[in-house]
Amino acid sequence: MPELPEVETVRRGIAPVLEGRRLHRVLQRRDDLRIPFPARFSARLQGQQVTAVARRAKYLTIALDGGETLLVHLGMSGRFVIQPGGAGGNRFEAHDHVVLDTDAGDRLVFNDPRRFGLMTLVPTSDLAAAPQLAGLGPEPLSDEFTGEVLAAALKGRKTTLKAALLDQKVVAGLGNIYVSEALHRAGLSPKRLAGSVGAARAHRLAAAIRAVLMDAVAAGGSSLKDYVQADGTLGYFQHSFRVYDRADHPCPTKGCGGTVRHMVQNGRSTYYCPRCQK
DNA sequence: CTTACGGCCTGTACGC
DNA sequence: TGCGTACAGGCCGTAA
Repeated sequence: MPELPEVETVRRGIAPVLEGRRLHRVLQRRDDLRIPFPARFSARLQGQQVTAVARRAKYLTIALDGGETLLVHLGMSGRFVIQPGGAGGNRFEAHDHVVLDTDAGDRLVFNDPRRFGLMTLVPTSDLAAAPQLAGLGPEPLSDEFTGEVLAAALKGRKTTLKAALLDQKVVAGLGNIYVSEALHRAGLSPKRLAGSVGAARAHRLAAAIRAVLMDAVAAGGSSLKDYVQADGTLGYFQHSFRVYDRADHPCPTKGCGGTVRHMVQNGRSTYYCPRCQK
């Protein structure tokens, strides 16, 4: 599920359950996800009060009053399920890996079949220096992300524009879906050399990235197979895809008349309109 | 430094 | 029905 809009949607869903609450009991049901859990993981969480639930790129950052921050990545298939009042008892589903019970009696279950996600603990004082966060590019919905900044990040790059936008050092939070969507909105070809994007195109592209992410966040993200929101409701941005997973459909650009095509770049699907994306 | 690729995992959809 | 294959929203280590 998770690109920036889906992670932001998860953040908004779990924040009311966690913020200000104390973690009354923490259950860790296996030794690792993509990486091992840190030493004494559940003990370090237990008894801590959650001071803030924030997001950086596709990471959730759950700050605790003892000075550590729980860093969570959802990988490809990670999700949080809220069980109000601890509904569920001692019964768990397959791939329920971590269980957080709050002092309000609510339960948050982290479930991740593919285990590409991760959970670790980092010092809150050096959060930005955490290895997972240190190299990330600008937040696309922040004021720091401008056409000038994007142009500078793309300058001199020899790879395709599609591959460059998937690089989290260029801009943080885009994934395979929203890169295709943003490039279509900007009228730029995914095959274009990243370094060929100058000031004017970078300005257009930055605006398109912001717009598609804001629209998707407003829709609660995209739900393909899984549901995204922790309360089980569905995001609906998938109904607004202009090109992603829409091969052979008419291009939605007004007056274009082209047809959406599928291709594979660096082993990943790209969808685009050869007619209006140059 | 940059870039491309394989691997990590499980679930699902599809063709035979 | 069963079985094999390909593919899926991400990221990292390695090699060139």
